[in-house]
Amino acid sequence: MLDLAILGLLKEGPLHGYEIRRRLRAQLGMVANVSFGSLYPALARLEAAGDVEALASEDDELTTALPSTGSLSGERAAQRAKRLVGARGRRSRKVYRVTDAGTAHFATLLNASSGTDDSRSFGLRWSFARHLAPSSRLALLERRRAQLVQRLGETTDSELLDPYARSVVKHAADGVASDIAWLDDLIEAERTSMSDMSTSDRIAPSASAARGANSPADAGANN
Amino acid sequence: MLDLAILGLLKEGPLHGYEIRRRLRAQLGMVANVSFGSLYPALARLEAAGDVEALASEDDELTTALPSTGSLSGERAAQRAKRLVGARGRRSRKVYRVTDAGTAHFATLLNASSGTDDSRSFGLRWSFARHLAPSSRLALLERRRAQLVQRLGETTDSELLDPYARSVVKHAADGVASDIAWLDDLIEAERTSMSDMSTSDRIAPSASAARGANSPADAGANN
DNA sequence: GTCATCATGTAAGCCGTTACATGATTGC
DNA sequence: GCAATCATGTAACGGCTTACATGATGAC
Repeated sequence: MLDLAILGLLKEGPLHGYEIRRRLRAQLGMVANVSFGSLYPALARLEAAGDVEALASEDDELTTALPSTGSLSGERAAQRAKRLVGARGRRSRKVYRVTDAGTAHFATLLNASSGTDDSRSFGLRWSFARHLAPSSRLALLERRRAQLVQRLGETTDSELLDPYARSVVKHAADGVASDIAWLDDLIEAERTSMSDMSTSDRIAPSASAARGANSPADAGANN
Repeated sequence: MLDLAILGLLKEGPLHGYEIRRRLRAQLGMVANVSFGSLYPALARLEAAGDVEALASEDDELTTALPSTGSLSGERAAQRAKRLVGARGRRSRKVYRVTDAGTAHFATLLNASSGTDDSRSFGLRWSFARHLAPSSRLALLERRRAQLVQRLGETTDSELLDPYARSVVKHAADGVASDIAWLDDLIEAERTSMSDMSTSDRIAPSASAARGANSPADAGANN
């Protein structure tokens, strides 16, 4: 879970721990939240396992990595700009980069058919779905959909419950239904995009060339 | 969390561990799920703390407690009926009952203004809301609402994210917005019910006399 | 010189899980 | 007798949190 998030973020460029957490909260705050007390040990573990490696203060990497950090107040933006010009220092600041082994590990984590596919886990996976092959994306969506349908089915439409409990169960069920509808949309979009790819050969680059680096579907296709 | 669920269920009548789990999964499966490995230690802990006590095989309690267990296939229903007639045995089957101390503990847990008010925790609390005083119910709803609003506010409308990540964030935000709308409905309903109580004195018993036992608002009013 | 922010880490603990061990009862 | 279900428990571990310790740097 955490490893997936870290490796996924690092695939977009080298970062240090503090910045990783900042981005996780700012960008994926809905789906991934993490404290320093778990982040730093995780980074150390990943480094020991050879999935990431620390750069030797090549700090240009970092400055290029955060050109538009988005919503800062004018005061804080000026502060940050000044720091970027002056650069250096700021304690040790270990900047990490993903290794080849880390890339492989990321792929494994990402399309693992594995156990605990709760909503957090799925959300995180899907937010890195661009690294999956189209067929794997579809498989992920349909696996998740099947789970939610099962969850809905297991709900005994509880008459004998008091109004408060019933309202909770009802709302939760509605949420699951809404999730299923969302997944249906995503599934249809994926199907469409796949058939587009096969019919109109190598025209329409808008979907595949979304970003500069990171060629799509680099995580290999299982299923 | 677990204690709250256990005590809440036991307030409706004595139960043994296996049955507690069965009910949690069947009735509150959306909001509370628990394994034996955590349930039994929790019961032992609660017993040691004096919050619950074990009945001395007064098994009539249990038979009266499950008259309509709901969706069983005909075969299984017959099986169950036969067992209820034959009764007894079935290994030790420790049946627990809530003590006065347990009731107090339950109240504390229920309207604790305490920290981790995630969606699971709130859902569980609200499903026992009938045990809260109206003012506490309202406070709980509004506390939760404020949290969700804050969560929504912290979401940086992430343009620079790729479409997959963006769709996750978007859907999560929609879910939060939906939760807020739900809370608004509940808040309005509570307000209405409170003003009804104050204006039309002691007429309209439909809301207050929902169930036989368990007088409402037995958990005391903080705030 | 002191405070806020950036930055990294460690230690203790909470809350839950899976996996395992045991045993009674009933159906076939 | 054998398997399934009911029933209770223990042990080991996982993943994350809070709280704490440390230290550099820039703003005022």
